[in-house]
Amino acid sequence: MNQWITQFRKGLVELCIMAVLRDDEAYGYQIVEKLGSVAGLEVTESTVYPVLARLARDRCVTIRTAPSPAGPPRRYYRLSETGRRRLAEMIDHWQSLQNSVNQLTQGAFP
Amino acid sequence: MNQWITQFRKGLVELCIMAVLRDDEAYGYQIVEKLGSVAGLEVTESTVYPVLARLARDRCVTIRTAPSPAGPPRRYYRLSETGRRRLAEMIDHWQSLQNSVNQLTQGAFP
DNA sequence: GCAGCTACTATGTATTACGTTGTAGTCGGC
DNA sequence: GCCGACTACAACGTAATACATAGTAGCTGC
Repeated sequence: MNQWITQFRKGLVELCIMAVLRDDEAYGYQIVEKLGSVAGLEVTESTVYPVLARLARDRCVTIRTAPSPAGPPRRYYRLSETGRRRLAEMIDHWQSLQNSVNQLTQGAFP
Repeated sequence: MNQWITQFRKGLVELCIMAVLRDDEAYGYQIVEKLGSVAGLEVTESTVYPVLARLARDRCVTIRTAPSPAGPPRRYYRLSETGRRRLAEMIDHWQSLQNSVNQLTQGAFP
C-alpha cells in the first residue's frame, strides 16, 4: 500500500534529472546511480532514458558520445541553454509548490 | 510548454486533499475551492472526485450526506483513523522527499 | 567463442490529472 | 409549472509518466 511513494515521485523525476545535469554532464546509468543515492528519488533506467529522450526532443540537452572503459560507448547528456532556462523556471515553481503543500500539511490554509 | 506544472502536481494531489480533510470534513466542490486558492494546487472536480473515491475504497474517509442550501445533497468526507495514519506517513515522506529534491536543486548531492 | 558486465532501447502495464460531457437537485423568475 | 442558472456529483476518454520486463549491443577476460 505504498504506491503513493511512487506517485509522489511522478512529475518530479524530470526536475531531478535536470538538476543532476546542471553541474556536470552525465550518462544514463550514471544518473540512475546518482539519483539512487538520494532518498525517495531512486529511479530505474526505464524511467531515466525516456526522460532523457524527452529532454533531447525539447532541445534541453546536448548529447556527446564517448568511449566507455568497459562497455559500449556512453552517451553523455549536458544541459543546453534552453534546458538551463527551463530548469530555472522549474526550480522556481518547485519552491512555490513546496510552500503551498507545506501550508496545507501544516494546517495553515484558507 | 508548461505541462510540467501539471506533472509536478501529479502524485501530490491525494496528499493535499487529505490535508484539507485533516482539520474538518468537506464536500467535493468545497475541496476544489480550497485547493483553488493555494498556488499550484488548483485541481478540477474530475480530479477530486476520483481521488475521494479512491480514499473511500481504501477506507481512509467516511462519508456523510447532508442537504445543501441551494443544490443537490452534499457528500461530506472526513478522515478515518486509517486515513489519519496514512496522512501522517505521507507527510513524513513528503518532508523527506522535499529535502532530497532540494539537495539536488541546490547543488548539494553525492 | 562465451560469460559477465556495462550501457542503451523497446514494449507493455499501471496509475493519475484533466478536459469534456452529462445527470440530478434546488431556487427564482416568468 | 417550466425553464434557466447555479450547485454538486459522476462517467468517459485522453495524455502523460513511472516502472517492470525483455531485449540488443559493445567490451573485456578467460
